[in-house]
Amino acid sequence: MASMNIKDIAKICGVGVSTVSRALNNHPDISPQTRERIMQAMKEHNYVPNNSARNLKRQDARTIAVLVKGINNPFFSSMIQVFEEEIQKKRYALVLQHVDEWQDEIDVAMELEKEKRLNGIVFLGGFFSHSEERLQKIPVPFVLSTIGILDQKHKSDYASVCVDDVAESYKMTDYLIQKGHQRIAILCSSTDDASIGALRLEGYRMALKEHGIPLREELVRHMHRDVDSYSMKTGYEQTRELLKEGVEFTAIYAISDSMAIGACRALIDAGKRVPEDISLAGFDGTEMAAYYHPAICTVRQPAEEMARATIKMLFDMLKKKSRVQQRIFEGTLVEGESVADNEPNPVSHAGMR
Amino acid sequence: MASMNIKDIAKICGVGVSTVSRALNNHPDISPQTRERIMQAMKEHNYVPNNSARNLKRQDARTIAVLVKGINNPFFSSMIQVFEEEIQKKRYALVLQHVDEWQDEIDVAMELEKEKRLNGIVFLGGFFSHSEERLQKIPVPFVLSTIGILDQKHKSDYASVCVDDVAESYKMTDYLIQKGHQRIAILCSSTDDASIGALRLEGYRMALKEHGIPLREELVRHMHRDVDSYSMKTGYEQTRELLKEGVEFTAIYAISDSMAIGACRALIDAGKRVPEDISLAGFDGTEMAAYYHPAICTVRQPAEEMARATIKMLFDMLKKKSRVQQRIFEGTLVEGESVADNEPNPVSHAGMR
DNA sequence: TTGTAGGCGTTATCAG
DNA sequence: CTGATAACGCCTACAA
Repeated sequence: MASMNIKDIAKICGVGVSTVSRALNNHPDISPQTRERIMQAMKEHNYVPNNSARNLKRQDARTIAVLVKGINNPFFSSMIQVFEEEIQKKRYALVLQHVDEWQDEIDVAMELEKEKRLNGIVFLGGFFSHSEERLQKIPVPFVLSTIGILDQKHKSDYASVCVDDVAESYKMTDYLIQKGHQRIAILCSSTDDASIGALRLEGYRMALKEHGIPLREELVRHMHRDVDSYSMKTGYEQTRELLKEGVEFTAIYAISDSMAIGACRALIDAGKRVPEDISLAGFDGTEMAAYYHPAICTVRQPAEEMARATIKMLFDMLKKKSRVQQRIFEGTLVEGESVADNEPNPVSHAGMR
Repeated sequence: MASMNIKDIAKICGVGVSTVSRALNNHPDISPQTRERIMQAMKEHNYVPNNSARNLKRQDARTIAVLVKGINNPFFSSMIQVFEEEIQKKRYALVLQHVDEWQDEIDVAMELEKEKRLNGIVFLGGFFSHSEERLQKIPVPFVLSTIGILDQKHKSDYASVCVDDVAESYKMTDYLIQKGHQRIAILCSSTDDASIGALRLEGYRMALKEHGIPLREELVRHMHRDVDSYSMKTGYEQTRELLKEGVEFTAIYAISDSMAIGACRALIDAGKRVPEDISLAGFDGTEMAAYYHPAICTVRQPAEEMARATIKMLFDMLKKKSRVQQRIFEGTLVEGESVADNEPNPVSHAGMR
């Protein structure tokens, strides 16, 4: 007896298959006794319904999918936690799908939608552009969460939740400049990144410009394309190169906390102290940044709130309560312990107040 | 035109459905021209085959599932990476399924097996006991990877890959004792844990006993049951309590690197220096431990090798080349920077060399 | 090389 | 309240 199916259970209980189906799905029109009897039989013969068959037939699976690009990104963990809670609260099922760096998330979404009869989709992270008309093809509501959108003119076509990466990155760079730093190295993503990486770099550029500090190309470190992006290792290697090339700088700004930690280790290994010799800043506001020693100065994205807003927005769309909209959250600069004042010249009044 | 199906494509191309199916699955007996024509039509009408229907019909999906308990555990990340590579190398598909802390992984496995017609399963982490006869019910080969098995007598019933958690934990505790520490606090899992947590605690106990050091209950800190297990936060709070209660100790041994980092932060916040005032050790050998400052002393599990062995074992079982077997890997003690010699008495010659 | 028909396990729509 | 029966989309004999 390899594997029970609904017919077997029906036979065992001496009822029709539809009655079993009703018991399975808590349909109202079934007598409590038969219901109980059937459930009992299922337990005994440890029957497990076949989801493929269910999905094939069902109209509405009450399921929403979350597609995560970058499984290791610790920033997403806290958001996923909230997704689970919120979706469960609505009595929907959640299917969490990891998307590899090289995979096309839209392809994955299309396939999954067919397979699982999804009601909605959350895209978390990723989205390296060229997706315009393909996004239109997605037949269910979706929200882009924590995804940088470079293309400003089509931005309002999609529902999205994020921080203003340019503005937040500006904020951080500005802070470092206020602290007296002029030569700030930035560790960023690969040159072909058209997502948050590019936006954060842009914020850096703007802040420098605003303060009349010339942009030095040798201080802008792009990650190699093949490397595990936004990782500690990446930050480590970028910083090693920086040091090896003898580039002068008083601060490093990494566009993720993980990279910042990698950078910190590279500095320590090279005999530098943080922040006494070199100041260091990250981005995201992950738990790790706070636990690190020294605690990493970072821009905290309100991950939980953003996750909650993402789900709310998605369900508003499901219920037709709203069209696509954008929600932009404000980040918080967390000073940490990794940034010190720098005195560019004796006239500076840094640290006076 | 909501959604194309195989019939639509067949009609469009003026062929039968089976021809389309053959094109889809690279069957040999189909003329290259028709094949090309059909593929073309699929692209144009962006047809995506329905996986539910496929799985329902198919016998063998060439798919293996990896069920991961504890999404945030950074130790698993590197293993998962290897799983992906190795499984792809065998030209199988991988479905990665996250299992919540409170979920029963066997239930999930049973359901998934029916849904996806799995060829094999990897259980990664978890397994809090009472699963004897339920494991037998799983109708496909499976391997328990990095799962502590308390029940020694039935251990050889299952295929498994892991380190000897008791021995490795002994090794670490012994190392700390060699370094002159006598009062070693251990941060471990909840009291009802019957998996790796219990095994690592046992190793600690044995080492103390061996050295004639009495076990002090106040130095054994169990995590609260509801808390996010093995996390930095847990380690932080356990250490805070330890400090608040004024328990005396010269070293802390946390049974995971994350907890060790949490502990470190708690010590620093309390004005202690690591390792000058308090020594600190973790377990797992994650990337984070190496990048932390000070680098955490830990037992490195050979994650990549273990992952590779897991897949090899599973495929050997698939191919009927072997029955269930156990493979035990050796951990490596990584000294890091977080442990210092302790001088229990003036006669000690610690630091002499 | 290609088309037709039956069935995978469920759910939904009808009659009773 | 319950039971037959027709789909759901695809694969696969088998027939042509």
